[in-house]
Amino acid sequence: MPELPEVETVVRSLAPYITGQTILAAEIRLPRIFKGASPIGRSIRSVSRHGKFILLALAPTGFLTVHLGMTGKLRWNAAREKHTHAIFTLTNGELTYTDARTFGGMESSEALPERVAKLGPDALAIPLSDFLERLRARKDQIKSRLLNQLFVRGVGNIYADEALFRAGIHPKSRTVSKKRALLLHTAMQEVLGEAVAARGSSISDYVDAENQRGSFQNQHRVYGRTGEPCVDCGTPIRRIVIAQRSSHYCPKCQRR
DNA sequence: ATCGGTACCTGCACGC
DNA sequence: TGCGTGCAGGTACCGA
Repeated sequence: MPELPEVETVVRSLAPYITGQTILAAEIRLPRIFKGASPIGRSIRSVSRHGKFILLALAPTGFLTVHLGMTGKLRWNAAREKHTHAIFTLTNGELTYTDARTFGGMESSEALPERVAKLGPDALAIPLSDFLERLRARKDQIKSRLLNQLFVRGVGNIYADEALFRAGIHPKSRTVSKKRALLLHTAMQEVLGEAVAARGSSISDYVDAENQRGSFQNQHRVYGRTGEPCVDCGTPIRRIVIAQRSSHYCPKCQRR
């Protein structure tokens, strides 16, 4: 479910509710989604996003690192549901974690986990020069590269397809001209920025901390539009599989 | 050391 | 009505 724009929206909608509050109790109903020591007694110093990870910085020390996987929801004062796996009682309300597929989870630790700390630069912040350099350093299919969080962090399946369409790049391309690389950097940051402004894409599960859906799914140009006409040329959008994920593209606008 | 493939899990839409 | 199949915003881990 959640890529950079969705995670950013959760962080922004959650922060005002929980910043400064103390964790008074923690009920972990499904133990395998929680790793590390109990955060009870710590207070929440800040809420931020690191790629697709949500970081709750704790006081006096430590982090609660949350990943939403495909269907995770981190909500404020939400009703308990079938797949609500963790409930944190804070000073002034409840923080709940609900996740049907349990691909997500959370980890409490003193330092930021290494697997999170080592991710590439944030997709919204990476400067052009860094992007071009990192693009040149790899030679897998460009779609796979965008999905690789060690390359840049934050891009997932929807926004990879949307950025490649806007840049006119075939998802299987392994090398990209300088001109296309520049376009891709711009396209990636523009589409992510527009999606943040629209509070993310809600296809089935995604909601923010206040249980509100996003609206960017109404602005997708290729993702989920297999067989529908390209918005630029009318050619039917094609679906292929890359890295075991669906890829949607226009065969006329995105040549190899 | 990069890669490409597989595993992890539940729910839903679809065809028969 | 039920059953089998394929698909879904993601990451971790394996062997080549």
